Amino acid sequence: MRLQNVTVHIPLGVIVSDSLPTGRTPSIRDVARLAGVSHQTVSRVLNSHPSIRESTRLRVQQVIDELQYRPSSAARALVKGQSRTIGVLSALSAEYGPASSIAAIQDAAREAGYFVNTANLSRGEPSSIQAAVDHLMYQSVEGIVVIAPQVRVIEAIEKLAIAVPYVTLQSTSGEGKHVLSVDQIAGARVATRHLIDLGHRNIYHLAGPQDWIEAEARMRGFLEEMGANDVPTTAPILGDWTADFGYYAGRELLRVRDFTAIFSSNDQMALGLMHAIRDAGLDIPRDVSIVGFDDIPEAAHFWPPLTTVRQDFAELGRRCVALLLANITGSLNEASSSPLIPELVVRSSTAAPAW
Amino acid sequence: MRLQNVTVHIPLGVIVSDSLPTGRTPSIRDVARLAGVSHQTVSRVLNSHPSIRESTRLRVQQVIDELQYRPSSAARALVKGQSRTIGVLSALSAEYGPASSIAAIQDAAREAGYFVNTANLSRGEPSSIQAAVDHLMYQSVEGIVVIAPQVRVIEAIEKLAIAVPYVTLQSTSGEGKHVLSVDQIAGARVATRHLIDLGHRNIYHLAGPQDWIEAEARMRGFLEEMGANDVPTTAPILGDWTADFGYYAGRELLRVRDFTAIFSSNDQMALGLMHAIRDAGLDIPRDVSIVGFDDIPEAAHFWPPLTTVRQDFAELGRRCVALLLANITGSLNEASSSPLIPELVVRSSTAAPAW
DNA sequence: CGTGAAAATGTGAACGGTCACATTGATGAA
DNA sequence: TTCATCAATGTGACCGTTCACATTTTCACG
Repeated sequence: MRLQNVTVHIPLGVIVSDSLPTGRTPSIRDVARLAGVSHQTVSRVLNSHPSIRESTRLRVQQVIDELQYRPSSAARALVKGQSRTIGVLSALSAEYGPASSIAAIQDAAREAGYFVNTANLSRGEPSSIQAAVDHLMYQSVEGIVVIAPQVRVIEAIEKLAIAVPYVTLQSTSGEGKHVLSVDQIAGARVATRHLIDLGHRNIYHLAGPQDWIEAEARMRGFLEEMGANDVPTTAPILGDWTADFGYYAGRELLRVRDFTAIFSSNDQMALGLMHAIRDAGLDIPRDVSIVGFDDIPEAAHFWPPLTTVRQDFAELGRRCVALLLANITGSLNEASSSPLIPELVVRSSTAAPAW
Repeated sequence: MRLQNVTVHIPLGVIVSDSLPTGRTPSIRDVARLAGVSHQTVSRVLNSHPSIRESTRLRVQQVIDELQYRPSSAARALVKGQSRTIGVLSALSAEYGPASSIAAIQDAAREAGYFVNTANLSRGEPSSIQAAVDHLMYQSVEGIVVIAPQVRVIEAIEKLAIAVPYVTLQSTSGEGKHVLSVDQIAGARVATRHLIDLGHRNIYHLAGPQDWIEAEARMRGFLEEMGANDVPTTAPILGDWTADFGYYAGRELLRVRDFTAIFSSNDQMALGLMHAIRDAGLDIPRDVSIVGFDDIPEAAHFWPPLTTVRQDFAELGRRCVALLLANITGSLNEASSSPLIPELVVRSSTAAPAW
């Protein structure tokens, strides 16, 4: 017994000094040699297999620490045939909403032991969608979160018949497999109803880009609520989500000035609107009431503080990951499919019309 | 010749029908068999090796398209010993500045054929830095961009003696290897100088969190410029970048009211500040002038439109990638090391003091 | 028409993990 | 005592690429 230990030990000494050529990162076999076990035992330690003697685990772990050994995720991915990576396809990723969701997605994914790879959809070129998806597929992601819910993108994705599960945002509560819903329609209806309740009858809607699903849903919610209350309305104006556009739209709108309230499809455009309205010498909310959508952190400090509809982007991101992972592992539980309901936050940009 | 073709063709037919068990994704050898070449030839086609006959390339490419074959990045990473992935370590990733930079980083990385993996630093717990770095290292990233330039984070990173190159942001133009500079000091000085030139002598500074390198640099720029013009000043207030804090700080500040101008370390806090000032019945810029920093897209539509210092976040992101890749490949050219100079954008939130 | 260099292609062994399947030694029931 | 069982560990193959090196084909030139 003792003799055996000695014979084992001497080769070990030799191995220590020359088994690790400088520069090469240690592999599982290097660890095995130094710990005097087989590579499989090391693998078992790494994966916390139950049948490992505590003393063995300790010895192996010590060598791992000494060598600063890290298992190669490439090798692991290769043999397991899975990358433990999910992809995020996003547009407008500098905006508060998407950015918050992406951050939450990353946190949730990391917690579940997944990596996140992101591809941006730069300036909706038609080929860019294909390129972005290719980029993600090339990394062999196991699933994709589409955070750029434009009709065009969704269609392209469906057409591509991607080999992996994906999750996207939708207004209506769809089939529930690919679709994560925030009830944008309900949010828009609450906002619109708020204006109607205050007594407004001439209400405009500044919508988002036509092919954004969220924009379309909010527009629909607006029209539905107006219809339900028998309030006539004009065609919504189609914007591009930016404050700049809101300002521009506001200036155009003010040339007619037959309205007492505007419901903007997001907070940034609402900000631009308010800018234009003030520029025209009008007062908010006395002359015009404004409602936004999203409740970005700055909205409470706009002038006046903006009445808006709050969305829980972080929760959305978390749910995206939950739903996607359920899709990936095949364990699709229904719990996560209840749509998120946005909530109206009343501040000072809305009031009863003065006339 | 003809005979040979026939004998080759028949096995091919057989192979087609049963060589691809349903469900398994095709490998390079599947492609090779179907194209009647060796796997190495397919590899050469994939890597556009020069010594490939055009007819061969075409044949192989056709099979690739038919099979929708995609090379496994895991296998490639394994054999090449590199992942073609860079990591991004970020805090506050929902903010406009970081988010824009991250988006630019992703675009630039993708263009260079790299993947991007992001890890968020949630709520500066001490262990969270280690965890985030571990997460990235586990994916064997080839380099890291640190977009959360807090002293604490940088120190932790340096202490970890990470095995890969990393790039971070710094105020001063440092050694140039790890460091990418935006001349925050110059930006802050320009902003401060603007206020001094207008005639202000009682200027406060609302700074960012103490351990943020950018916050410290802007504070330094402020103090330097004040000193250079012999304007006495009080200690800056330390904020947390949010509009909420700006509002809070504004209310506190107004209890003394011995100032005519405030330089805020970012636009969000400036927004909160303006909110508080207006709440107190004061006018901007008549009673108080405000300067921000960053020039977020909304700043032009604040009330009043905010005078601020513009940073080119996208360019910053691109440079991050360029510098990091130079570090990775070892081809460190000096071209990219010239610091970015932020630019003052004068709008309506600043004017000469009324008294 | 032979020759040799260059172009085009093929062969087998890595890379670093995990998997399926041994093998060993200890324990307890028959 | 003996054998089945189980815990603990070892062995060799394999995942899908690329690399180094070998081999074949092509083609210009003497």
